[in-house]
Amino acid sequence: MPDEKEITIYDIARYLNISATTVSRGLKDHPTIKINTRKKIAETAMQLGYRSNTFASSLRSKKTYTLGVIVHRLNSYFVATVLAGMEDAANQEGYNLIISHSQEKAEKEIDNAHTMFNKRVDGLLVSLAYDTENINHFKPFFKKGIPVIFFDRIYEHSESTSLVIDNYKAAYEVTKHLIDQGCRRIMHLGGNMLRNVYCDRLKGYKQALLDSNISFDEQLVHVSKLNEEAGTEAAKHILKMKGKRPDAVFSANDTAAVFCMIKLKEAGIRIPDDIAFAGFNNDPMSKIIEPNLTTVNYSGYDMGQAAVTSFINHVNGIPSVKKTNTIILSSNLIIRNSSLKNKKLE
Amino acid sequence: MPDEKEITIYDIARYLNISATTVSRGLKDHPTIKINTRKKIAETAMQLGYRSNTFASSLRSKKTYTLGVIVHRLNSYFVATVLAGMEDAANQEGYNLIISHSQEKAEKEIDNAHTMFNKRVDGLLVSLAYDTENINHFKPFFKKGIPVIFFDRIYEHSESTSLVIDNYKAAYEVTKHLIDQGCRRIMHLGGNMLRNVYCDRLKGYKQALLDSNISFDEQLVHVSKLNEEAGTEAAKHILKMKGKRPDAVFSANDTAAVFCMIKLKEAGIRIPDDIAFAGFNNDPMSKIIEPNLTTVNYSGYDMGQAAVTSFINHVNGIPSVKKTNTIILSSNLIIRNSSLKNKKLE
DNA sequence: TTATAGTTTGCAACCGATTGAAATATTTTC
DNA sequence: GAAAATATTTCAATCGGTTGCAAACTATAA
Repeated sequence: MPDEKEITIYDIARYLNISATTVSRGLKDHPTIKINTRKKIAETAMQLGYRSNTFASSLRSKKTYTLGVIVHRLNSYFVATVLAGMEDAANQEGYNLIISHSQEKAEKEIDNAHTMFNKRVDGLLVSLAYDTENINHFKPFFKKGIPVIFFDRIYEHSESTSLVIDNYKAAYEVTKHLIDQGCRRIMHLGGNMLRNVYCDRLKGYKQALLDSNISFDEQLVHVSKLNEEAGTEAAKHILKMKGKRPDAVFSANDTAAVFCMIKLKEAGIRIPDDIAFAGFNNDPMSKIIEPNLTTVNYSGYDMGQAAVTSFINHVNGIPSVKKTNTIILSSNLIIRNSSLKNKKLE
Repeated sequence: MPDEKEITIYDIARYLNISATTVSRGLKDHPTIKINTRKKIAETAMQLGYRSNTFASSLRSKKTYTLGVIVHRLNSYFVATVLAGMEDAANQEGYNLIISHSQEKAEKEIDNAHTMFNKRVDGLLVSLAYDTENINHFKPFFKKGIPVIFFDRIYEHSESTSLVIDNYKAAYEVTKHLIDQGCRRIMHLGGNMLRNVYCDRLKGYKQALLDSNISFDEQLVHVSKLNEEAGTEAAKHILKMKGKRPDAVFSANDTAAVFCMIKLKEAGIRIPDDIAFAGFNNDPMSKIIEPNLTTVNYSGYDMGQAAVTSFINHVNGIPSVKKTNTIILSSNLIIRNSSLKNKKLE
């Protein structure tokens, strides 16, 4: 096991015949150190192959330069994109990420939160699990003044910043679009109403119906986990309701929409002629399913970047940010053939 | 900013009127500490709300309980699955992951490796970027005896363990299957031949042709980045080669296969009748495209878990493992309608 | 030339856990 | 009951930066 010994600031100090204090300050460009001295220190550090010991540093300074991230899933395109955005932004600021996933389970999320707390992350970025009911597990963070930032699946809370899109408005537009296509019996596949994303999407859906004088039918709302099975289940359900089938389905995510479409197509239902479809998220699969799925697009990458930036601003104590509690990112409706009853796209 | 002071082992020691040394040892169940004492220490720690300071611990013990992970992309289903497997395995062993992505660029990979080195990870898990040419950037790890484990996109190296599937065999089987379906002009969409996965898949393809007395045609091999654009490009290329078009396409990943199919379908080409298709990876999109894509399935989750396990074994110095340099995981061919020229699946 | 202010640098304590060696306590043995 | 063996606990140094305050040095002013 080849092992050269590590170079420390003391080695640099000895080499230059100065004190370790000066080296320490010099290495971080402390203004009281003469520029010339700093230069010499930097050169020597480079030459000797010095690398800073984060642990010694964190121990004393109580900053870890680490951000904890808790996501509801890892194997989701959207989440992966968010993480990519976070990674880039964090790296740029000299922060590292510790990523964990709750697998959509509140229980695991609580575990993860504890771990993050013990790892003494400088901040926490969270997208809530499917069935998280409260945020008691984040209280230790609030108590210690560690910023907790929610993204996408948020929890309104006075002590933390949130990043979302306007789910209400987006869902309203989707529904309005379906109505404009002539649909009147629009089914909605929703998720747990504890989650803002699903709750707001349902609200937007309802309001759009209301505004078009279409009465809301409880029977047309299906709440599920919005995964592959749920999509297939929904299709089976639709196939059973002979006679008064919906003429459109608005799913709160693309996965459920796509698998519902697949099952319905197998049964000979024509999309969009018999039933129009719209999803949410602009997952890559929405461009593969036939007909291509109308959906709501929003950038995970931007959201990830914004979450980290928001944290940084918080740490730097930018005043305007302290007041900003919720940041709303933009989204846009992408209309594809799954919902175009009349003229189709080429 | 509410701030209770942290509890340290000294607080516990004072509380119980024993030495900090005993507390330190007691907390990690050191056998020389009386069981009864250990119990008291644990209780007090709990009661006072003690949490261990990783930094002090790492500083002294020189172990960080952190694994660095460098992946080529984050927004890929396969990679996400690998990360999920790693996360679970690592957590179970008390390790944390620091994840970074090279975005398929060697340059970024080098950066990431430096960062990981400076973060003093206990081990490094790597899937190489598309265009990485050498592994000089991992030399500092080898020098220090820090285990570097390659997975999927590996680099044969005496000092590191690798985890792969038998790409050669899998590709051989795919090609054999296409040949069995009556295909004779099989096009291959491949990636950078520096990467074992693409190189081995090409080899398997070639050997299968050879074994069936089909002469290898250089013209039928297309090397690209295997992304969406590459798939579309490949389709355009095929459409241009009138007269002697291939009767099958074997793509080294599903993404290129799927987008190639989409473009060809637009042009009226029937799949599999005119051109049969097979991909690689069993990405979710392979089950959505019509006809469903024949592909090679292998578990990213298992690979992630195995990578971490392999690291742990290495650290624990299990002898059998030290000799094992390459671990081969299983894969299986999934036949779907994109390649079935005769009878179709229901 | 001396006082005064401004620059630079160094001293020494400190962050909190770990560790080998030594000290003390408890048991066992004869 | 004393010596020997074993079990437990403690001492004190250490890991490598960071930081408040004092010291030393320079430059400017009087």
